Amino acid sequence: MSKYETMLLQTVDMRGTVSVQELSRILGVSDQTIRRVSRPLVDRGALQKVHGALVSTKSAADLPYLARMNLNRDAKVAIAGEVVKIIQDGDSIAIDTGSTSGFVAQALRNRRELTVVTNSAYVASTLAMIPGNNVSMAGTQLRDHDGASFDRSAFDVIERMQVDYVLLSASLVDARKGFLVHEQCEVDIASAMLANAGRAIMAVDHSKFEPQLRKPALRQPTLKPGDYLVTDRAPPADFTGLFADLEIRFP
Amino acid sequence: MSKYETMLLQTVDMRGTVSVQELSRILGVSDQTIRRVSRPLVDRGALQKVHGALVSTKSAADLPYLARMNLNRDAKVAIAGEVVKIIQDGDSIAIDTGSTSGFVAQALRNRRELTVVTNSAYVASTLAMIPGNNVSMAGTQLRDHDGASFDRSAFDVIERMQVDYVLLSASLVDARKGFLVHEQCEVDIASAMLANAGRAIMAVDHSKFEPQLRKPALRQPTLKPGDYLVTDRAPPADFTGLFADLEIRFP
DNA sequence: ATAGGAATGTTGATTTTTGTTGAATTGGCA
DNA sequence: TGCCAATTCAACAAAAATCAACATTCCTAT
Repeated sequence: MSKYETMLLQTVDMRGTVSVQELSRILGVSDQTIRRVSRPLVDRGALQKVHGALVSTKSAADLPYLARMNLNRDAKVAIAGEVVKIIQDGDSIAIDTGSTSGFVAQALRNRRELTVVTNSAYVASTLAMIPGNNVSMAGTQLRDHDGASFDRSAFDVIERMQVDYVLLSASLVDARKGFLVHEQCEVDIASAMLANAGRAIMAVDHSKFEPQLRKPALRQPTLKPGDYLVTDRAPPADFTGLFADLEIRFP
Repeated sequence: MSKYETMLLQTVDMRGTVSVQELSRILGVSDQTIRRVSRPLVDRGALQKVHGALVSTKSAADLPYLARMNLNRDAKVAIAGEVVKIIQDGDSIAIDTGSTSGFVAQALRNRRELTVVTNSAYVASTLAMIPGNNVSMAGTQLRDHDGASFDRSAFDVIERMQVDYVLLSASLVDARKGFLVHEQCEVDIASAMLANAGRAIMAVDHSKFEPQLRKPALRQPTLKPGDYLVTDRAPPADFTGLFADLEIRFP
């Protein structure tokens, strides 16, 4: 019936809500066509319609975890787009927890035959339902605010897998101390993933370069030369020393 | 018959969707030929056709699980509403995989302090992010079409937990044979959950009472007297014998 | 070499999709 | 409330894609 369906759904699910106007620009068709294409989708419940815009039914908006996902949404969408350029069909990747990782998982639904290991239930369920993917959930008991696991079995699973890439994130980037997070368990998981991966991809949006109220104090494991740093705009000048060995990517 | 078939399939699967025009340029034949070659492929389901283009059936576009969630949506929402009336804040519950379970998980986000064990990554991630819940994901390797796990560690986790309720589902209800599903592993998980739970809640929408194209053959474990049967409308008369010992709930 | 059959290209009629226009509806605001 | 701007809808025209029929080419067995 329509070839724009997939792209439309994808865009709306990714961004949560997007106006008809914007959609018509993105897909390069008239607004009337957007309405025509979206009507059957709305009828069968795949989308919701409000005056002037379409909103996703996939609860992207109302998951508490995704409250944070609405923070700096555009930046994270941009980062996800860059990360997807690095990952190819058939690659294997370990993904840590975090809101940026959630977006990357969404974007990775365009890739096929991925092998994924993650300790985030959200990332796992997002990618597990793509036909052809092979997804392993690391861990059993899930932390309540973000649905991630850090128990013993999580490490067992991660240490069994050998992957091409590992996607890591951080809560703050300090020009001297490097990539920082709040909890030791997050560092431990990152270390375990890093030990069993080829190249690392550190994904941080520009807000992580600025000072924050609640200061994280724990240092992520240091990256190897040649690892990626993906962000949404050029990092401030005083960080160039820290990133000397890294391959920096931004739109 | 088909010297282009493999090349055509390969191209389409690789790119997800490609127009007839482009295909004819790539293979160096006329657009008419593309249509002729692709028709048998479409007929036997190796490809999908939309106006102007061919799309891969392996496409990330149609998520089988989420697609099923839009089937009989109203019935499943109604059932979820009934199930939520049974479960109280603070209860513990085991939840199996299946589209109805997905809706129940959505509805259970209104309850607090739940203890949940499930082998479905979707259910786990839905409920894990509610503050105060305690969610355990049973299993590691996730089945690709619905993100559920049936491996050894899934049973280990389920057998460790003692819960008040277990939510089960079925693919078909037969007046003589009872509740049927397609796969043995689903029966095994249901049995394990049932063995460690107080009361069972069997959730099936009315469409499961009607004959189906693809007939499941495996019998779910028999329920105990006093277990719940939740559905969206009164079941047909010839099932009353089967449900004699059960407490039946519908809106 | 050549006739027969299968595969491919070409043409024109038909169908589907898309863009545009103008009227009707909706939402927000004074 | 009544007005304005934005959005939606219906109808038509234009463009693109599809189909069926026929012409052409390619291959192979005789």
